[in-house]
Amino acid sequence: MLNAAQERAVAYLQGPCLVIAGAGSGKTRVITHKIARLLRAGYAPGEIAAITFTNKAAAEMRERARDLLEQRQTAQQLLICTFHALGVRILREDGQALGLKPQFSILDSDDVTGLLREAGGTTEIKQARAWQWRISQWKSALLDPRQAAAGAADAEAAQAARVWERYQQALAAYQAVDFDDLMVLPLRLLQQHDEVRQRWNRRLRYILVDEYQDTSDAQYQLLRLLAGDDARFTAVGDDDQSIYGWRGATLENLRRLPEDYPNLEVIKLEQNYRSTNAILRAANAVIASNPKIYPKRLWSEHGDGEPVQVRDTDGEEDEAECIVSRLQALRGGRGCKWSEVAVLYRANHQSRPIEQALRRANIPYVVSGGQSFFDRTEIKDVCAYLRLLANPDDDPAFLRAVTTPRRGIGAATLKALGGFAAQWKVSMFEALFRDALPGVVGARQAEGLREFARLLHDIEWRERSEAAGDLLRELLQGIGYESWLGDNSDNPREAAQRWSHVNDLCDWIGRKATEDGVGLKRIAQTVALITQLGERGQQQDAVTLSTLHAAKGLEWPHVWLAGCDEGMLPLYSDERPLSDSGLEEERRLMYVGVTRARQTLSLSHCRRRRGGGGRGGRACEPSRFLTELRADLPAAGGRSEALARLQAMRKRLSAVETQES
DNA sequence: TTTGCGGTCCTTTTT
DNA sequence: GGACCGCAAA
Repeated sequence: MLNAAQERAVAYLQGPCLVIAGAGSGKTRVITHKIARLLRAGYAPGEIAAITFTNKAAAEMRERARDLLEQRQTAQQLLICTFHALGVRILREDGQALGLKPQFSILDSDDVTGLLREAGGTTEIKQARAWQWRISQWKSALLDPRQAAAGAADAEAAQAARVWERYQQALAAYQAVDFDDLMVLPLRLLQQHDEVRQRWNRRLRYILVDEYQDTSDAQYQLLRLLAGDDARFTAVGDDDQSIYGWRGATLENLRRLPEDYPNLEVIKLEQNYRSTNAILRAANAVIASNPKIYPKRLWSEHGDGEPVQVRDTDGEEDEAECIVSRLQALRGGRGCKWSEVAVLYRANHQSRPIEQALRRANIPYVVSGGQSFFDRTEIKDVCAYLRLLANPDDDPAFLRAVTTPRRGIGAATLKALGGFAAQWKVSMFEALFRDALPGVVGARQAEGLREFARLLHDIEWRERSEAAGDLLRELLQGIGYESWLGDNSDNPREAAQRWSHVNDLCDWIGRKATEDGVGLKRIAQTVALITQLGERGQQQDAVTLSTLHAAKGLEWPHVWLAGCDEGMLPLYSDERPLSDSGLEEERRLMYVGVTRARQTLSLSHCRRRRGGGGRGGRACEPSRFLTELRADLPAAGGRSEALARLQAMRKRLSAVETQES
């Protein structure tokens, strides 16, 4: 059943539509029901696109659509994907018009840092990251290197613009794109090539965008072009949940939508189906000080529920112990499942003390949003081979593959090979097949390179006829990867763990290739955008640890929001002071965290926290958000007793810890 | 010329 | 706890 506002949002098909969806107001429901309504109105499944920002959101949307639609096949034909995946699709099909081969590689953030170090001629990763950040901002704002250079405020910016120019040339040479290009290049393509744009307009007749408040300039422009002149789209968003300003998202896109589309229908969803009123009051108290674009008031039919709890703790370890005892109370006291609880925090590194405490207490947990599966070195190693196989122009992939495992090829040889390749105007991998190669590198090195080339060539030769999973295993066998892992891990357990990750990847690739009926090369092209493998390996019943960013869109019955300290949430430091707009975004982040909770919410503050130079850490004030929210809470009771219990427990635990280490 | 080892930094958020 | 750099040995 849909409520009145939801029904209006679903039924409105005549023109552009903006749905302001408060937290927990059922926006995914609106989107999936609208898809069903569009199908009933005569749209073909392939003509409907639903665009999200994360793979997780796309996966959930797909699942919900499948549940709702009777025809499984219909659900499969829907285009439900992330903005970036859509960009990849457009570029794979039509990128030739921009000089991009269909097998182009997608570089991840680390690859980009490495490339910028080269392009900028520095070994300093800090410098490279600074350039990376600037270039990404420029790209999101749709500038080109010339405009960036012209508008550079200082020498630093001017230098970044020059580096960008060289970096972009390198990308072109490697037939590679970065994440920002996945938005910028499709946009340029549609702007410059009318026939391509018209084709996509005919193909995608209705577009739904989730989390619209997170769109960047580039994404907004792309959306406008895809929606075409008759503007058949529904944007769903919430100005209070915009938390991606740092990667180019701008609330301006939400503000300007009624101006750009005067016939825009705006519908607000204000009934919350998720949380108790105690939690909603806390959420409202936090967000109240922010300016509003579309004012709304969340309400819920759920009762008041339990009061929100605030805990002051001595430090991160103490905080972690408090969390553990709370989790145990939830489990023991009310028979909660571990999976009904989440611990949220601002920055990834905050998970560490919490993980340690959970391990000691034997509480199962999963960390979401931290280091993703595909960030692991062993996975990146294997992916380098896959990328090289798919795209021989990908020099960064070649460099990683050819040096992992070590095969007697070092820096000097690679430098010579690079020069040789440049001279012939081919990629480094292709240079291996040139007859003149032995003249440029040492005899032993030449033999090593040749063998490497033969191996990959052989795999490629059989790529069409043999199953992807088997072929990949054979490749790993050929390079002796398992024993290399053994030699390069600190202990056998770690080696086994890493090898099992590699096996998971092989399984996944084998399965995916069979499902889609394609070979290894084709799979390799899709791997770059995937950040997590499917259900496999997932813990059955475990507490979730997550950053606030990664928690967006999710919900749990019980939520603990850790580290509510000035400087941590809102996050700032002497080097990175907080601007007005920065504070507003931090506030929205807090709001997102609070609104993840269904039944109970606990917030904690550390009086001391590591870092800041001095031994023993530095003192922390409670977050100003806590102060705002606390005004609304009854005074805490029974505190001293709980404290005594905790301290006794901590003593026991530290004794155990000493034994362990 | 290549490789492995140990000391030294640093830690925002994601596709 | 991790990534990176410089150094010393094969």
